[in-house]
This record gives sequence, structure tokens and C-alpha cells, in this order.
Amino acid sequence: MNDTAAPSSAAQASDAAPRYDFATAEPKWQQAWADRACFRVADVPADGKPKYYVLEMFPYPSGKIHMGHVRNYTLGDVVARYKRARGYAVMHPMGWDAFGLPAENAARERRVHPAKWTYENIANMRAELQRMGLSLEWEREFATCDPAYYRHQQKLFLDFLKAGLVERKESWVNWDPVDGTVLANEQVIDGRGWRSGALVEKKQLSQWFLSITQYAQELLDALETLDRWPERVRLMQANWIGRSEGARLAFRLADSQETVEVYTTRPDTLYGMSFLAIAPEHPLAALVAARDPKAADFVAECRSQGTSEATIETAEKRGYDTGLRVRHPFIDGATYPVWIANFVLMEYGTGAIFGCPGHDQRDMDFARKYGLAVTPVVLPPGADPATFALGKDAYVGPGTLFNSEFLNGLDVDAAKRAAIGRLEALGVGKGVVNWRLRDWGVSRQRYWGCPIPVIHCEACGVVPVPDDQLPVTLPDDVTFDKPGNPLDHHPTWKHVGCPVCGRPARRETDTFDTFVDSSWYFARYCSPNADVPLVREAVDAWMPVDQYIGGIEHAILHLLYSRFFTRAMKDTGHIGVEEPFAGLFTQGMVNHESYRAADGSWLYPDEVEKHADGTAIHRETGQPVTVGRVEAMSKSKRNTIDPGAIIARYGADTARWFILSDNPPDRDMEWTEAGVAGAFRFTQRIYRLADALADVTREARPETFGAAGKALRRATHRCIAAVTDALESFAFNVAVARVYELANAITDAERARPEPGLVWARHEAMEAIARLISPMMPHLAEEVHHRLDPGTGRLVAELPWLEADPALLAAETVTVAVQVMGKLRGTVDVPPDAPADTVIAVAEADPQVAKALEGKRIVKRVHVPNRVVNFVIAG
RNA sequence: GCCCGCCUGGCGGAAUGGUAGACGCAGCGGACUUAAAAUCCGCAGCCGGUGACGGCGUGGGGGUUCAAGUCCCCCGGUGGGCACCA
Repeated sequence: MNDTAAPSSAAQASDAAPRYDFATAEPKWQQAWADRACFRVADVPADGKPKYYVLEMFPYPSGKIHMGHVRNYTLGDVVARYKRARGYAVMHPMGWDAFGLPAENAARERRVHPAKWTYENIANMRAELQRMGLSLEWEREFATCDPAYYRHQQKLFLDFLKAGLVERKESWVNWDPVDGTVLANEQVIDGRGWRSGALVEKKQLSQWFLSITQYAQELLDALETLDRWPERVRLMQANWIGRSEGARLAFRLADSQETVEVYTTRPDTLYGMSFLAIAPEHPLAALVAARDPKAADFVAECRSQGTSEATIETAEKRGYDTGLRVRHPFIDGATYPVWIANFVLMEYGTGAIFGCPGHDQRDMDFARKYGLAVTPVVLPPGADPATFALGKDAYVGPGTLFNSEFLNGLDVDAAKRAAIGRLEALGVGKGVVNWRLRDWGVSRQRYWGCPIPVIHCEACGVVPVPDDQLPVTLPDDVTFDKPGNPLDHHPTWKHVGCPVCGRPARRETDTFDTFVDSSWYFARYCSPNADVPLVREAVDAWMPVDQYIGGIEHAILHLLYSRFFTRAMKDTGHIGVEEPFAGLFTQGMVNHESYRAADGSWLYPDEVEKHADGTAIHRETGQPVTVGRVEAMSKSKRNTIDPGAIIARYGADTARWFILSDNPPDRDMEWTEAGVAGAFRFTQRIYRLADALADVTREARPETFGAAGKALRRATHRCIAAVTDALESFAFNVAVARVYELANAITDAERARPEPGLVWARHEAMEAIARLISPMMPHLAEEVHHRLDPGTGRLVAELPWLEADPALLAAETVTVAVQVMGKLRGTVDVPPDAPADTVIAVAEADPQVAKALEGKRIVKRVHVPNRVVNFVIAG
């Protein structure tokens, strides 16, 4: 770290200047809040206050908090403290998203049990969060890995199962043959397992799915009601849900009664068909492969093809002609070849398409490669049907149908309707809505997760664990020395009697995707200790979350799953609400410069000494250091800043203030040493300003004020109004700027010639500062308030928000800009709301303006009250 | 490829269509100090001018308007989401 900062240890220098000793003050005020239970609320609020539920995305207990957490929880705390002061009953809970793979990795690498590792991390991170002075209600804390939490999750799952919201079905997964485990897409890097490095295979497994697709339309439609969500998040969700309208139709094979079903959004182009293509995983492909070794080879090759982005981007469209042919639904006697094609996805639509090269670019690429027919059927506006031809590019624009029998002359939309009508009349197809959204596979072959509460019995099939046998708890005695799922290896755990017939049966050894844990925790906070999953009265009283805050990286999955889960909980009678988050705010990342030594190795910020000219050297060796890009903090690039160290050195308030002041909270910010040091200086300045008044007897409020007193009072009340506005609109950086302005105004007042009432006005301004900074720097706020006004016994945390005096918001004079032809030529000071004639006369008389108007003919005088006068001149 | 943001001094940024650059950071000059740190005062968009002042200026080009950073159109740059989605 740089030397510019004042370390706390030097705080009590010999100098007489008063210094704010945050190291003593912060724990003191934290204790005071706890002692007075300032942040407690009832499960069902009964004190008549309106409710406000503030929630930040709960952390994964990785071991230490990082700057992203500091930003996230500071933003939430500003909202919570502000809303509390505005008279709301504020629920602001905290907990732990405690299941997950890192705990298992720790177990493998360090031979520590995942539970021990997790709970130690939680203890450590809880202490770190507490040092931040967050107004959290710790009484509601829970960890999702606690059976007291996940037993209720198991109950919810069983209720969903009963309600038909759960399915067990085969699905393709990424299989790591060395580790013997399923991998998430993110764990597949360049087609290889991230741990084993083995080539990943696609494999079919029977898995549990939550039927989120049942809610696709609802989840899409309700996005429009989420008017306090960022537009882009709603767009991302809409794209993810991916509604498309088209037709589903069956093609009959030429030499049998079998059919192949196809989904298309372009039924209008059916007369332009030249082939039919099926996915390599399509059942028909398997049939063909069974008797055709070459087809089998092709299918196998496709299967081993990587799923990484690079592979897909460069992958050539390739196919294999099966020799089968299908009949056209409209043209008697016409048949088309059936190909297996690597670009057809089994997961979307029906896993089969009809190829119309003229009006689909992929089909065109494929047709050109394999010499298949290209028949244009949509004529672009103005084109000549006699000469219109296609080269390498398909035509996908609007136009009129031709070469298409009964569709000829129709535009694309009309032709779609007509084609669907004919398909339906023939009984071979129908108009359908198709979704990109797929059901949510929740099975994970892992130990450190919530066990899926079912039992497999050979006689009875899949049997839900009876309610009175919940929870199904994880065994403690597991080993991680073998690859695969420790639950599966456990000698006894999975062997149980069937709850129905009593015969030996097998427990499900898969656990839930951790996204399940986080899809209902926000509701559980409303009644965290209940012996049912959710106390409906409490949930309905507190939900939805009024302000949810977290990273944009959760814009899709977590938020969509939570929206689905909430609906499912409603439909199973647990709660009465259907949208979990009424307001959403997505924060930006915290970035930092990165540094590289001469040998290319990354250096930590405190190993580097930066110079004013922008160069830097390695402290230890004196060698020059390359100052790299400002980028997301990451361990690998060593550009991380430990919040614990910052708080120890500067205090929590300084860290909070800097993180709020730097820029708007939805943008990425850069953490800089100079910025923190600046924030620290400001905390000291506030303290000094307060200290200057601490021993001054508070005057009685005078009847009238002098010029300096009036100016300060106006500044104070303008600041109250401006900070309030800024906090309401999440413009925390602007709120900070307004507080700086008031501090500057107090400094001006300190220097002004003494006048009656000025000290009173200074007290008023200083108290306003304490109250206005309280959501952002709560400890300093208490300290200042306490020094100004000892003896009232009230904490700032218990006091209502300040109201600006409207009389003081109105200025005594307003400065009106005077323009000539829209160009600024001067300003004039006039009384507020002065009549237009007066203002224009004063403006015209202004020497600068008069000069600009000299010899010109004024054709128009625009007057905007209290703002501007504009003279429009002829010529 | 499709969809969506963003672009303002050296930097972060501010600005209900109405005085662009608030506030902070960095910088420069000064006071205090034996010196430094801390603190305080002052300067500061760019160009020209000793100065009064003038010209230019919110990625580029056009438009609407008395008036555009702000609204509309086109272009460029940049960041992100989705992506063989039929």
C-alpha cells in the first residue's frame, strides 16, 4: 500500500488536532445497536408501520469476504438504514448459501470435512460482516447446509412432486469418465474435465427435473409487471425463456407409416423444402445407425465433438444421408432425403428440422455443401420472379410467396397462417408455441448438497420419503479418496427399507443443485425457526422483497429459478405471493489495477510502490513493475484487496464511504488507494468540524439570522432535500457529493465573522451531517451526534429522517441565464418568480447582453421562469 | 449472427430540454513547520489574449427546437447477454 494513507496506529500523534478513533468507536456503536435491538422486527409486523424487506444476495462461505461483498452489503445497508429512518419496519436478514463444490474440493485437498470447513468459514465471515457495522438482524441467520433448513426444502420438493411439478427423465449430461462424475457446463474446459483433464463424454442419465417450462408463459408475461427491475435483466430473462411461434408437423417416411416430427417457425416456406435433417441423438438416427455402420460412425463422431464455444463457432456443417426419404405434406408423390446433421439440436424443438435452403442460412450452407436443391419461395419486394435467384446467401427478409401453389401471392405472415391452416386440416400438424427454456435438471452426483428425498424400490418404483422420516440427512462419515459421489460409496447410507413394501430398497444418492437452496431462502427468512417450511402469515406479510441487491451474473438463473419456485410454493399452498422480488438492483464489480514483475509474475498491490508519474517498482527488489489493466479482482492476478485489512487500517465507515462515493453503484468501480485515503480524510474532517462545536454551548434558537447564518441554513436544508432525493434514486455517489458541499458550507461558516445565531446554524448543519451520513457511515454518524448532543440518550439509528424546511429551500434571489440565440451572454440575479417583463428588462440592460444585442432586431423573447431568458434576433 | 447497454476535463463522475464539468481524486501555487506528515487557503475544460474578453467544446455526421450532453436518424468505438434455437 502507498504511504499517502494515514495508518490508524499513528492516529494519536502528539499533535493537538482531534482525531476520530474509529477503532474504539466502531465496536462501541455496534454494541449499542445490538443492546438496543435496533434492527429487530417481528415475524408478522404489528406496530402499524409499513413493511420494507431489504435483501442482498446471501454469500457463499468461501472463507473471507471480498470487496464485492463489501459493496453489495454496503448498498443494502444504506437502503435498510434509510428506510428504517423513514418509518418503515425493515427486515434485513443475512445467511449462508452453504452447500457447494468448494467444500468438497477442500475436503479432497486438505482432508477436512466439508461441514467443518464450511462452518469455520461462516464463523470467520460473520465476524468480518459484523465489523462492517451492517444493520442486519442476525437473529434470522441460517445456513442452507443445516438440516434444520434443508429438511424443509425436502418437504417442498415432495409437495412439488405431488403437485406434478417434478419429473424424472433421461437427459444428456457431461460425463467425466475419469472422475466418474457429471460436470456442469462451466466445468468443461475445451471439451475436458476441469479436474481430471479427461475428454468429456455425453451420456444419458435418469435425473430429476423441476417443471419450470409449465410456467414459461407466466414467467414471461409477469416480467412486464416488474417495473422496478433493470430493463436489461428483464430482456435477458425474456431471451432466455425464448418464446417462438411456429408449427409442429409430422413427415411420413416414404416406405412406411412411421413419421418424423419437425418444429419450424417458417411453415410458409414448406414448398422450398429440399431435405429433412435430424439430430445425431434423435431416436431415428439410432435406428439407422443400428443397421448402417457408417451412420453409427458419424453419430459417434458428433457425440465426441466438444461443446465449447470455439468448437461450435468453427464447426463445419456436416451430415450423413440416411437413404431414407419423407413425403411432403402438401405435394403428392414428392419425397425428400433424410440426413443426420451435426447442427441439429436434440434439445430444441423436436430434434428434427425440414431444410429450406432458400430462406435459412444454415440450411443454405448445408445444401451448398452437399449439392441439395435450392428453391426460393419468398420473393423480396420489387424483385422479378422470372429472374430472382439465390447465391450463397439465404433470403430471410419479408416478401411475397411464389413457387408455392396455394400460398402464392400471400405475404410471409399470411402464408404462415394459411400453411398452418392446411396442416391442421390435413391432420398432420398444428400451430404451436415453442420455448427455448428447458426444464430445470436438479440432480447432482455430489455429497455436499441437500439429499433428494426419494427411495428407489424394485417393486414399488420411485417412492417419496414419508414426511415423518424427514429430514434425510447427510452421513458424516464419508471419504473423498475415490472419484465419484461419496454418498454412493458409503457402505450403509443408501440401503433402506422401502417405505411402502418394507423390502430392501436404495436411497437416491443424488443431491440438489445448489440453486435450489437459494430459490426460497428469501421466504424462509420470514419465519426462520418455524417447524414448517414457511409460515404463510409471515411470508405474506413480508414478501415480496422490496429491494433485492446483487451481481448481474445472477440476472438469469438464480432470479428465474426463484421466480419459478415462488410460483410453485404458491401453487402448493405454502404462500400467497408469486413474485419474490419487487425491486431489483444489480451492482457493478469492484476492479483494481494489476501488476506484473519483470519476470512476468503477478504482484499483490502492497508489494508495489507506485510513483506520481505512474511508474511503479517492486518494493522488495526495486525492479520496475508493469502496471496492467484495471480489471476484476481475482486471486490468479493477485489484484485483490482484503476488506479485513482495509477495515483494520481505515475503519468500516471509510471503506463504506469510498465504495459509495466513487461512482454510480450499478457500474463497475475501481478500488484505488488514493480514493480510500481521501474517504478517510473526510471522516477526520467531519470529526474535526463536530469537535469544533462539541464544547460550544448550544445557543437558543434566535428569531433572525445574519447573512452567514441564513446561507448556512439554506445550504443545510438544500442538502437534506438533495441527499434524500439521491438516496431514493440509488444515486449514492451524488448523496456523497451533496454531503461534501454541506461540509464546505460549514467550513465557510466557521470562517465567517461571528454573528448572532451563526453557532446555532452550525449546530443545525452539523447535526444534519450526522443524520444524513448515517445510512452510509453509521458509526461516525453516532459519534458526531453523540458529541454534539450528549445526554438525549437517543441513537441516530433510532431517530427519524430529517425533513427539509420548504421555506429555506426557496432562494432569496435566483440567477437567470441570459442567452442571445441560445448562446450564453450573461446572467442576472432577480427575485424568484419575478414577472417575465421585469426579468427581460433586467436582462436586456445587462452590459454584456446589451453589447451582444447592439444593432440587432429582437424578434422573440423567450422567458423560462427562474431559469433562462433567450433573445432571438433577426437575420 | 441476434438482442441490449455505454461513450462528458488528466481520472471517477454531476447536470427535471434551460449557466456543461457539481463533488471527489490526481495536479499546480501558497500558508503553517527547522523539515516532513497532517491541516488550511487559492488555481484549474481546451485554444488565443498580460488582461477585460473572445472562440471552441459532452465519440463523428445530420435533424427537431428560441434552446440539445439530454429528443430523433445515420455512422464509429467499446462493454455485456444469447447463440448452429430451425
